[in-house]
Amino acid sequence: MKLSANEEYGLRCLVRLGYEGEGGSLTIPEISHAEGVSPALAAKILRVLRKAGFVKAARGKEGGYALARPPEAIVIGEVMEVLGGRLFESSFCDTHSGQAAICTRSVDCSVRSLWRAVQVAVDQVLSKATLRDLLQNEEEMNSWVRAISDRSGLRLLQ
Amino acid sequence: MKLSANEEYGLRCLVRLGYEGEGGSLTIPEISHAEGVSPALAAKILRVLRKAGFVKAARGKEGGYALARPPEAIVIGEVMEVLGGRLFESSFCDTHSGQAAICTRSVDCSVRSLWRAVQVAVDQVLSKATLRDLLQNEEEMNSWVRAISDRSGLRLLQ
DNA sequence: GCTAATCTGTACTTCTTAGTCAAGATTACC
DNA sequence: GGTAATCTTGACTAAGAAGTACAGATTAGC
Ligand code: FES
Ligand code: FES
Repeated sequence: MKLSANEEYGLRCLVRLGYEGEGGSLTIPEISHAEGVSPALAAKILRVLRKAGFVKAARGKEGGYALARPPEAIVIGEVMEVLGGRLFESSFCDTHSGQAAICTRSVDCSVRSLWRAVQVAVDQVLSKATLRDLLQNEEEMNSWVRAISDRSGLRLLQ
Repeated sequence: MKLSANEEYGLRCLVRLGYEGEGGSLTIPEISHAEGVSPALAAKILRVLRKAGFVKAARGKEGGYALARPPEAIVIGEVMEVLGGRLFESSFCDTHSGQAAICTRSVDCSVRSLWRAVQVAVDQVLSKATLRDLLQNEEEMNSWVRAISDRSGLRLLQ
């Protein structure tokens, strides 16, 4: 249960593109330099984001990457799912059952119930955040988190 | 951001030991068979749980594993941290900064603020759950989740 | 002491994720 | 058309996680 490199770098590349504003674009070398990631890796990750429809690419000279939609239409939860999958995939209990065909408690499993609860807790945050929210500075982002906390009853700032 | 095999199997082994009740114990082959995991892998994972102080082992004939403390004193959040680390480790922003020594926005990073919020959301669930809760059946566990939901304002059952 | 059942530790193989590389395709500009 | 800047693709290598194997140490019972 760790954040993956794909998730971290992918989201940062997306935020970087968001900074460019409507109509703005950046090349791979520019993104690479801005985020301190190698050009090859940036290219690999941007490709994933492109195939998922979050960014669009222009080839050739004067080419580059740009957001495919306005920042407020890019939900972070969806981005994270593309970059690193879900915490508790629906297939999880099938693939992690060891040698048995399925978890030996699968008809009545309290562990599964817990995983679901954790997944929902994560979704509560990520499905409410859009790229627009991440384009603010850290202090404003903290305010956003505080607002979500109040609305949902969660205390997300410890 | 996926559950790891260590987390899944480790927690299941712990639950299985919990079923044995006070003073009960199980051998590696017994746990292995009950959970459908190979004996070698069960041994490897139980070793981690032992070093972290959640279970204790007795060697020799008549040996086996048992819980080191009562189930209500075993917090799932602590178990998960041992088995799979934290979602957003404190060192994360240092180790995932690419070639730069640090995230280029590290003095003011909205992404970091989001990761923290997700981490707290997860902790809200996992720090409230103990092994005792997981020894119930799935329906009772769902009630537990519902109770946590009401108390915290979260809606964890969708 | 001997044996059989058990945990312990380390090394090994296999699979997935992270990251790199190079050749190819596309486009703006001259 | 030529050139240089750009994205595209697949293959490659490196590192980490998942899973296996086996020799060693410990203990109960005889
Ligand atoms: S059914 Fe998935 S852990 Fe039991
Ligand atoms: S400081 Fe960690 S993502 Fe920016």
